[in-house]
Amino acid sequence: MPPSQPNFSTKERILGVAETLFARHGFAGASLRQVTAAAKVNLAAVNYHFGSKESLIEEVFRRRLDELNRYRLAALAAVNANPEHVLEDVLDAFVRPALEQSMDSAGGAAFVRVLARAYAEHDERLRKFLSDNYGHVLREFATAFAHLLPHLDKEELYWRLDIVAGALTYAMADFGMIKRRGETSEATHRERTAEHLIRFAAAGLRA
Amino acid sequence: MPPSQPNFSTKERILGVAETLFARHGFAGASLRQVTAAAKVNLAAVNYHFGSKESLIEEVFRRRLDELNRYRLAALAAVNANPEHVLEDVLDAFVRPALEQSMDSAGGAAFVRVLARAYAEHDERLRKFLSDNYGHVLREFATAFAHLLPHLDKEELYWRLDIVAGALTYAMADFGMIKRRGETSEATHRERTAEHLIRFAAAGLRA
DNA sequence: GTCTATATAAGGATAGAC
DNA sequence: GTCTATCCTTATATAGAC
Repeated sequence: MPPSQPNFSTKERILGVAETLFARHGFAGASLRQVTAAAKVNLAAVNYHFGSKESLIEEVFRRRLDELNRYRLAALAAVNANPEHVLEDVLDAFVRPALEQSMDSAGGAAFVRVLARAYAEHDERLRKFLSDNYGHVLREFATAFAHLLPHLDKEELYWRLDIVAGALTYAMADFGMIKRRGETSEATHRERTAEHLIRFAAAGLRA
Repeated sequence: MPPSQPNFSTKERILGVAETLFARHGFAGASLRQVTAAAKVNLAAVNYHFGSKESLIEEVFRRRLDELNRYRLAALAAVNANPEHVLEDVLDAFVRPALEQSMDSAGGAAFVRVLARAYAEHDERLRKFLSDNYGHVLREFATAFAHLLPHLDKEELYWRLDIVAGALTYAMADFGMIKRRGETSEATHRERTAEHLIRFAAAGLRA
């Protein structure tokens, strides 16, 4: 731990700034020069610590997704343990961890927008990286949804889940940029948002 | 017209190729060199015909959005003329023209993906361009939705519409890349897709 | 309108001193 | 680990011949 509070390690500062700039300008749109300038580190630091821009991007994802998916899987396990769980519970296990992360830290809000970009960009390498490292999470959720929506055939289910995941991610990303009213606390606000999104998604899946 | 385009003007070829590459790699990710190489025209042609990359991007939007929004407004006017219209009718006026355009031409499918990128990218200049030129269309739709959803206050309504528009655009973009089953005709396929999306969105809006 | 050639800037990445 | 300096590539844009 550094002696004075604001002094994060160079590596951490780069990751934080990269997250913000990738959210704002995209992966191709944000340059390493912008990143290092904003992080107040030397240009060469990125290559020293990460090797390449590509690896830096992956590290930005890894830093948050490891934690996010751990929470998501834990929440899903808890839901599955309850034999009377319903669709809304599974959606809750998907949405709530993301909302919590996005509101707990300043960077969390930026990261959800980065995640939304990853959905929109159909970049091959990025999708492969995410699928290789975190595909099992989505598959576990898909299984849970399949049990609750037996009237949908496999193709239809996957198509809808893709839309729902995209819509939820888009919504959460957009949401992070909306200022809440002063009177409601963050926790209350998050609660109401989660409810809205879950009802919205459940209605779409059941339709 | 067959897919081979022997005698398209240079300008048209650039627009078509740019649309495809912007869909695939994003606005920052696709370079003018890639565009001109794929269009088999000289690098200088872009600046001659469009002046700058920025203007080329705007032209890519203009070429399709003028037509798309004309159809959307016409469809909405027809819906409004029917005093017994329901939520699904308004959604239909929004979704169907986009689906038709995306299936009528090869470029149309790419354009819907370009549109989805514009939603995901929160680029200031691009949003301003779209808002300045096509904002009135979304406002007319918002008015129509407001009449049908009187239980939602203004803030809540706008938030939901934003999500719905984003989700629908994302879905249509993704959808253009899914191969349909051989046995169903394009028209049938489009019909079923429109129904799904509309029910999905209506359920989310009413929830 | 289309070409070649080039100006000028910005990009990612590395070498080597400290 | 961090710096300066630099290489090499790619980028957008323009000038001027044809």
